[in-house]
Amino acid sequence: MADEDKKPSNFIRDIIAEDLQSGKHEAIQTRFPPEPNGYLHIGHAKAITIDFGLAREFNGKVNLRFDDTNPVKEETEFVDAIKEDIAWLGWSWDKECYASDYFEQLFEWACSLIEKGLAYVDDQNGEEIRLNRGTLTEPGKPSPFRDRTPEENLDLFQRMRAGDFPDGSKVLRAKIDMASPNMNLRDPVMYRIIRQHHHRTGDKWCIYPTYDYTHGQSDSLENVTHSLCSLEFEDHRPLYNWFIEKLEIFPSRQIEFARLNLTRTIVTKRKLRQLIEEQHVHGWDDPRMPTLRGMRRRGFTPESIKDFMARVGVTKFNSRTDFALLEHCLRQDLESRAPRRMAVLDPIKVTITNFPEETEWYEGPNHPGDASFGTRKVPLTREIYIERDDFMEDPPKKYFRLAPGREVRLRYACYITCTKVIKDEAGNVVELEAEFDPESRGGSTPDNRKVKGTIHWVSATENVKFEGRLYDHLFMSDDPEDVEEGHTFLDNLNPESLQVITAYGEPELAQHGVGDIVQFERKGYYCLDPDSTPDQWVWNRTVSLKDSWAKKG
RNA sequence: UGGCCUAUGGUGUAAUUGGCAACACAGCGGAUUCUGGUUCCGUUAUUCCAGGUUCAAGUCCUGGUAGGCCAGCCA
Repeated sequence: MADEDKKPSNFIRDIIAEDLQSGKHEAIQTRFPPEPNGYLHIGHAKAITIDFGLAREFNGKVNLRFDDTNPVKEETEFVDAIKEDIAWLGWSWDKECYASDYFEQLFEWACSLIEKGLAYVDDQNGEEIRLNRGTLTEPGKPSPFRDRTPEENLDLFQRMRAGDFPDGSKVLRAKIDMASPNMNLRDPVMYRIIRQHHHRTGDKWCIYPTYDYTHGQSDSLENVTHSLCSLEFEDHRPLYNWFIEKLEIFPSRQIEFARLNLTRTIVTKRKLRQLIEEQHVHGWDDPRMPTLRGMRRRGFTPESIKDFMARVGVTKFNSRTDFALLEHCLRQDLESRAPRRMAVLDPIKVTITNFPEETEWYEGPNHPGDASFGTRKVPLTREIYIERDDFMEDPPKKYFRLAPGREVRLRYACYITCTKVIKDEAGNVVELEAEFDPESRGGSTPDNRKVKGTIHWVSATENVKFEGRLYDHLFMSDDPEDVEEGHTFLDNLNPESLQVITAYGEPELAQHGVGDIVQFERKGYYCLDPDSTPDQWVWNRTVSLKDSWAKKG
């Protein structure tokens, strides 16, 4: 492809290209290693794009590996949800793997480490281990059990597996360096005793390996050449390499990159859960959530997310990307693929006093720039709805919508001129009257006179009434988690992140199915929500159109 | 007063590896338009600081400064 070489470089791509060119690897293998304890979010999408994207770009392979080493947090439900979300993004994996498939191998390797005097069983409890680990500035103290013989350790470790000891009473630790400035090297725990049903291994095990003792070896077993992860694992890399070296197994290479941060967005699992539990949102797939399920329901497309990730790039710098970039990618994608429809979200009735009693049908293109979308017919009747803010009784200079005595075009239909403003007792404009020019049917007149404004409209009698859910950012500040003393991220919640309205759309709207995305002309992109029922349509606002008029006002 | 990592317009990134700092988003201005959308054109603004090496430094060296991560039997 032509734009293949336009792809901006990043340091990981460079490393891979170099490794391939130098012959270090004939082909590359990556992996995406989620822990099945929650739903995927936009942050995961970055990792997915990198892991799958790079593998595909270099004709390599990518495994989906579930990092299921902690049975207390993991569930099959999440395994399925994760697979579904990755597939939705449009990626397919070469092998589906589970760290738990390697438990036996990992156990054997642990025994070999014990035999080499590189691991020992520690009887200290969690509290003691923590206390003796030292601090960032002080070295740790060796465990009193650190110098047990390999024979004793092996026996103890086997009995740990056999279930001879209660939960938490013993751990297996790597024997490295209690004085290391890198805390991860101060004899990290390799195994802990946990009597808990595992989603795949059932009750076969009562000891479970830790992430550090599992991840690198899993990579190695799968011949992962480039193990890409986020920055917080930088400090773990020496340990990752240590296990691989001591075990003398295939040397996978861990490379870290910065995770994605977005303005007005949080992805912290605990806080997302809190939002649900305290009912600030309606669930993991609430369209305001940064979860892939939420974004899908909102109307985000996989293409827009991938495009976004390509533009965000890959670095080791902790940055925060403007949400507007994601919205730009979304709009750009939707612009070319969403059929156009008309819907009035905040209606005011207009009676076209000289309009005939019979309905007139006008034809409009489904896409202004792509004839392959075809056309559809829209009914115009004597009474219509227009957008409340498309009328102003006393308009400013540059306002070119409807006003008393002012003429506008009803999109796809004809010209109308406002002839009367009807108000209630409080002086609010409640209804309008207008006259249409019969000559203007079709959208233009023989005299070719210009009308400044074109507005959208919906018949007041022949329409589809629906519920509109107008979504906005869940948070008002760029970094919702950056709060002053005494405040929490909840204080940054946008009270208007969801506005529910009753709206009216053209009849064609009834032809759409759940998940369809259309553009309500002059308003925004909308996605048909799964909550829709035969007698209550629900359209979610995916993202509004850019509005350079509103900005000026 | 520990270790590791990072620093380029407002934001996110690039820079043929020492050779005219560029792209996108956002902003601003204009043209086109039956969407105040799209499209097109234009425009504002950048190498954390101080030294050093060099004909030449965003890039190399030294020293600062600022930010991120690490003291789970989480991943």
